[in-house]
Amino acid sequence: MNPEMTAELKRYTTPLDLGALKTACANCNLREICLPAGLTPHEVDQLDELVYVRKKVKRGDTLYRAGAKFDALYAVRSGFFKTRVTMPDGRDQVTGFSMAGEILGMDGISQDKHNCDAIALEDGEICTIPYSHLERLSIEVPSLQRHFHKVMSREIVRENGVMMLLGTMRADERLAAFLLNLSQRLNARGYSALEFHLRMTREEIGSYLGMKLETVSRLFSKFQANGLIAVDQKYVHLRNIEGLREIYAHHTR
Amino acid sequence: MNPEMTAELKRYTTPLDLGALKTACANCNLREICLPAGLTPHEVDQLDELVYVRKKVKRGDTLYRAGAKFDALYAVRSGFFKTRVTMPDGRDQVTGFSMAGEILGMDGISQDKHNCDAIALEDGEICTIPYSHLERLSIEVPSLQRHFHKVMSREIVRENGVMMLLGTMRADERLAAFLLNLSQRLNARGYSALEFHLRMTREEIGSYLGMKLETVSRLFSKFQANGLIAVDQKYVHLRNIEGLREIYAHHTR
DNA sequence: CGACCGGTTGAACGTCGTCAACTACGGTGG
DNA sequence: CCACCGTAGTTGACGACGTTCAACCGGTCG
Repeated sequence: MNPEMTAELKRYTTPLDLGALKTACANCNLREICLPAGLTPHEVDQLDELVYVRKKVKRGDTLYRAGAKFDALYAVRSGFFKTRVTMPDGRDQVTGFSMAGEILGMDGISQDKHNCDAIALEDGEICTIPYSHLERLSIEVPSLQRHFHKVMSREIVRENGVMMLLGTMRADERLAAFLLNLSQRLNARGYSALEFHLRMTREEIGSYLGMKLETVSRLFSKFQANGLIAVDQKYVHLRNIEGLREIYAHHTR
Repeated sequence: MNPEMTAELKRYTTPLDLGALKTACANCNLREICLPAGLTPHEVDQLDELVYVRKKVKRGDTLYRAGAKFDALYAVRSGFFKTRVTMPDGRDQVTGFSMAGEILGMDGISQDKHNCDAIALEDGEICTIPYSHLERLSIEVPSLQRHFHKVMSREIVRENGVMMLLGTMRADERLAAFLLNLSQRLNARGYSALEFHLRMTREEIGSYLGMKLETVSRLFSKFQANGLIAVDQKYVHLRNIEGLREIYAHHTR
């Protein structure tokens, strides 16, 4: 964790000052997908204690690094993040991309230190959720506990899906699955399901999908040639969602 | 979930009868690695409320299936399990192998239904942990809550490792990593780190590692030819752990 | 005993990685 | 403003690694 962040954490976690800087969850437009989902209005009020502190991040900023002490989770308010793990020999693997409403940092709980790096791929804002507060409040608000368990479990399920992707699917199936997943998540956030700008490079896509950037590039071209998508650098337009689904699910071999 | 199991759950979860059938966690020799690890003796006593119910399973039995209603976690007391996810088109992926002291079923929390199948690869015993009890007791025993979070987080970290494996490593590196991981986990449970019997088939290893059974078989032969291991069907003897570590970590290319 | 399942091994093939050249884009500084 | 550089992306040729298909072996169970 970088120095400013630790400082900021300290500043806002101990004596509960202020109201201006605090992001009242009750008013947050991400309530449905972020941590407090499923709470009654009364319970959401109690969340003020959780001291969600908003913080701006710039493209390239690191939320936390593997090995850094774990003391907080991060809820993405806006922006786009990647998480990645690195092997001793330097090879690394992107383990996920996160967007608004998703929670980062749960890997750190097990060992009190983070297991991966979380890096912003564009400017954005995050809410810092000190883990000790979450623990305390979970005891008082059972539905928060339940919801947090669901969030962690969802991450486990998501990773199961990625294992399936990496373990049994071919390169074109992986990329189709990736595009469909992005499309669905963007759509759930009110963006177009058919047109969007990729926030990550071909290399990052490749790392996530277990293939080389050249293969990603070639597949984009192939999909375009087949009329499935239109691509121009980071801009993507899904022209034939059903066709992509067929590649993903069926793949006539 | 199969019918008998649901019946058994119902039988033991509602009125807390008996002491004979209940597996007192306080006396369980897995205390260090299973759920209650990190609790004070007093707190462990409270765990009686959790109603860990022991149940025997036979090779081939299914603990739960994808889609089945989720209502309990399972702690492995003995035996060996695999979990797997299945795609609509029938292809499947082994997502993990579980042994004594490990917890199964956390994938079910997110949607109140299981996301994968859990299947016994040998006879064993499991403790059923009704999730509702765990939720209730977590509120009364903060260190149980904390420990459960750690268990879930550890699963996330483990899956990160598998993603690294599948995404960036070559077949021989994967198999070396797999053998070293097995060795280390068996050793932590008091078994030999150097000699063991595989409980799974070549196909299951291959599915887990994202390769075909023939490749697994060929690599076993190659490792044997290089003096790294001795294999005879399911029996494995690690002859040169350092050599395996070099393949796994360094891989002079 | 025969059938079946799990495992091993060989040969041919194909997908994807490697290496390399080239293009496009964006930011910086003269 | 344009020239320049570095980074990101595209495309081709070639080769390696792992898959596919197939034959064969050994143990186990009906």
